[in-house]
Amino acid sequence: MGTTKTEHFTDRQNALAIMIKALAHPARIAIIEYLTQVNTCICGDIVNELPLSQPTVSQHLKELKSAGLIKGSVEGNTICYCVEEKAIDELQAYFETTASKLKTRNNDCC
Amino acid sequence: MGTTKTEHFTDRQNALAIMIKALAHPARIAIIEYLTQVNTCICGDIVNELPLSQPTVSQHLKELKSAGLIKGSVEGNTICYCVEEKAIDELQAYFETTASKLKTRNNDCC
DNA sequence: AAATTATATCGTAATATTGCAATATTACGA
DNA sequence: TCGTAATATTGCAATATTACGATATAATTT
Repeated sequence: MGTTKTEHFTDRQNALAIMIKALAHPARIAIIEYLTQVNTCICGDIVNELPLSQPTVSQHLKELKSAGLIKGSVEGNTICYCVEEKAIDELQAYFETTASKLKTRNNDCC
Repeated sequence: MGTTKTEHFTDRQNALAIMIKALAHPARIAIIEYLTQVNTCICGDIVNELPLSQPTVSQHLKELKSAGLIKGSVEGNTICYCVEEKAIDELQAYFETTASKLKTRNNDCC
């Protein structure tokens, strides 16, 4: 074990889990927040913003990228990163839908 | 290692990571979706809704509860579970803020 | 009281994640 | 071309997660 049994869940649930998992680490949240805050693409310099070693940051960036939360394009010597807006929009829509369903709840026994 | 270096990140980032991590598994997404869909508190019967063994479901419920995403109260023989609406609202607000910051982005070089 | 039902906990095997040192790669500038 | 800067990859140790069988607990029914 240690492996998630994805075959029993819907594609949608698995896809959401992949995106959400990519954000399930403070370093990766910090990366997204930094990229969002500077409000532009960052060519280089992400490593210096984070209190982790360069290989570790590189690995976190890779995970965010493979989950589709950021994109990075080679810009000469450096790599230009930015948030994949569509992915954040999708998460936003998901939580909005969920929150809104809960608002019309019949019952509140807990 | 294997341990997240939480001490370097803000309390807010760590708190978000804990909530998001609790959802970073298709089974736990399925649990939240089920509790949301039935639109009421469920006393028992969550195990039968999921394709996992009873101990595994119990463990997932424990994680969701300790992250504050669901609450459960003992109801005689069974336990009554429902979504903690405030937690979902918080996630919704976070992604909405992030998405909205991205909308006013200056630059789109990637 | 004994059997049943619902849920939790323990123990453990398999696998995944985190983090970093060392090293590789790639592009630039002197 | 050589050195340097930026980033990726490899390899590994430490720890965490996932899943479940076995067992425990606690309320309910018979």
